[in-house]
Amino acid sequence: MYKKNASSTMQDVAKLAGVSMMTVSRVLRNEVKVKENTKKKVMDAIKKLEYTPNISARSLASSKSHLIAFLYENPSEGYVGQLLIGTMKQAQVRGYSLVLNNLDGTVADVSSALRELLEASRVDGIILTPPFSDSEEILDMLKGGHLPTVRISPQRKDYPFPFVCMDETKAAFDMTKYLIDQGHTKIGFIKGHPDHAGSHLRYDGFVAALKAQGIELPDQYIEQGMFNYQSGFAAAEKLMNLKDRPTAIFAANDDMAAATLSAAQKHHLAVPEAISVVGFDDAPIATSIWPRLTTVRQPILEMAEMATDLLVDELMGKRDLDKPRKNTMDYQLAIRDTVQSL
Amino acid sequence: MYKKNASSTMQDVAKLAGVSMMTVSRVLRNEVKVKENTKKKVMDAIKKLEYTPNISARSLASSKSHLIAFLYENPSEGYVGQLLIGTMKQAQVRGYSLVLNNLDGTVADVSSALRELLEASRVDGIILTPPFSDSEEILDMLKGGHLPTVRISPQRKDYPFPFVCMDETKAAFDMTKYLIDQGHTKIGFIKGHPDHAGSHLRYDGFVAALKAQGIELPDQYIEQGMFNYQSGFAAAEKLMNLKDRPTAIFAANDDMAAATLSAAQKHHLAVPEAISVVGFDDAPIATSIWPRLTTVRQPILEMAEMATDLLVDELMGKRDLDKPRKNTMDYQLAIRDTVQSL
DNA sequence: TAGTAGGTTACATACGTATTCACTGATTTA
DNA sequence: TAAATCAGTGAATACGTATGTAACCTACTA
Repeated sequence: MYKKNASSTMQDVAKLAGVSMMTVSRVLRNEVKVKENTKKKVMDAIKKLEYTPNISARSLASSKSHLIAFLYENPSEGYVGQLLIGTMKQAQVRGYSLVLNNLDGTVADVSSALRELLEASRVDGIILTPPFSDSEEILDMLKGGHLPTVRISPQRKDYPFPFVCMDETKAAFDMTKYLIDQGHTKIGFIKGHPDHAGSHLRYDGFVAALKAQGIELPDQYIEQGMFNYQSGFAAAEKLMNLKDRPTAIFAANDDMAAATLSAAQKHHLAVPEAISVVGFDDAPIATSIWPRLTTVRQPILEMAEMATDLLVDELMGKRDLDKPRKNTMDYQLAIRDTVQSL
Repeated sequence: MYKKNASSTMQDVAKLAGVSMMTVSRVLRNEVKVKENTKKKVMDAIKKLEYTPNISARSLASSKSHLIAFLYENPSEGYVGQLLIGTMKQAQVRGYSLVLNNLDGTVADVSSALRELLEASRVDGIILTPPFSDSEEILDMLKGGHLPTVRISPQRKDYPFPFVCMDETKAAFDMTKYLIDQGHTKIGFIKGHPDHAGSHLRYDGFVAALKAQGIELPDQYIEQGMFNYQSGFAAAEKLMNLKDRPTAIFAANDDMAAATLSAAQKHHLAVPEAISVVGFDDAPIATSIWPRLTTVRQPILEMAEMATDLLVDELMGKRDLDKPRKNTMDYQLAIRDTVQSL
């Protein structure tokens, strides 16, 4: 049976240990030197009293909330979900909590909505996920302030905020090259949400790879998607209804690739025998579906972790000069079961 | 450009409005009567100073954190995701924030892990989701304490905590009856995770419906799943490999039903022509896949909302006697495209 | 006119921690 | 040997809000 302890305070610990509150405080954050002997006495007292620091008091005194705002748009996307998991975990490790801010389409005025959220929750820092990583509206608003911010997968690198990203164009190039190497020349592409920088980067890589091999790309092989299942399904159907149907489809993310698999089923097209499909992200769905999706593995969890570290370092004034403030992570191709050699 | 205001305090507001802090405080929480005129002066001062209350100070003074712990096990499940969205939204409306606690399999000792979490974050109340809604370990621990708790979809109703649930047995009964009415008599069932009360309730409803119609249920028509995609896929394959294959499969949740669709595809079984499939929950995936899944619609968002309201009411001492502390919500069958009449 | 009840406001203190400043004794430096 | 540095510690105060207690005012009653 659990009883919220009649909360002993730092005062009590100090008294029991026979030292001052100052010393207790120092032991807790072990920043400055404290004699081993004293330290032990304090630790014992803490254990005996089951003392746990009062977060509110700590926040008030230090004027730090130990809260990080996590801005995202669409929680149902596998990508954002993974990002969230990684960030949450690392934030906890570093002693911070997350405030989740969903700024989706229902919000008319993004910047004023953000302003309200920030004022209400008094966060110490912000993590921006796509598409907000590149939202001029938000970036400009944040630029003049003194609220530490880090961005995940931004395209524009002319803002002063540190970031973590991946060479998405090169990854898309490599994946396209892989399809070509397997003998595909008729390759359809389902673009991502136009607000997301990644959509354009991935498309650019795709186009570049085709051009490098001298392969032509008919307009009707390009369909617009929105990064979600529904739009991917619709786009895939259009490609499949083409008279000169592509032999492979490159969807700009895994959710749309999964939808493409469903569409193939509806059209009685076996994957990969009748049509090959590849995605991007290596979100959980990639290995949940059948057949398992060939895709670009983004180290999403690691990116989230690093972004969190970057931010917390900045918050703690440990702007380590060894750690670059702009990081580009490695990717790899996850070759699985949805591509057929021709 | 956003600048964190050099934070004006209640003191400043009081001075500008020519009243005492006490009055400002009262205006803010408008519990007690304040003269209209005075109120207006205060509001004007607040607006002019862009005053926002300091949460830390408020928490410290009132010894309330305005935090609710949301305990869950598997965030990837569509069901929990929806629950989270609903809870988060309503918590925000009521002026509370959520602390997300994932107590998954990686934690050896659930109750001590919970104890630590509670001590560390000092939450005001707890929301329990399945399977924790029925965890004796957790319930017993909480029972003796004075930490308000509400449960979502519990089975055991002999604990003193208010809850929100649905008649899952009856819903499963109805869905099974529907399949029978469509002419199915050979119906396979994929059970859910045994730790979740819902698994058993749903199974019971299924069995009861068959028995009511005098339909026999061979042992090999029952497969154990774990509520996730992978387990659902494996279970579905076993059913499909049966010599006397069922004509319909009832999966205990939508994730497993979606997996069943994939498995059907792998086995070249058209849905619903060759085999019918139904799920339970009406999670987002139900309408994301093709064909759209026939399933039991649980009002997940509403349940989350109500649970949050129940908890907050208790926290604010508004234990409204009109509002029952035990709520059973309505469900309905979402008849879509995965069932064929025989 | 005095008394009274009820509505409205002011003062002062508590909440638990972080932190500035000052102090001691010990060790090193010139 | 005197001065300077330094590790280790303590006392006191600030942080911004909530709230108990007491005082105040208004209007109404007797």
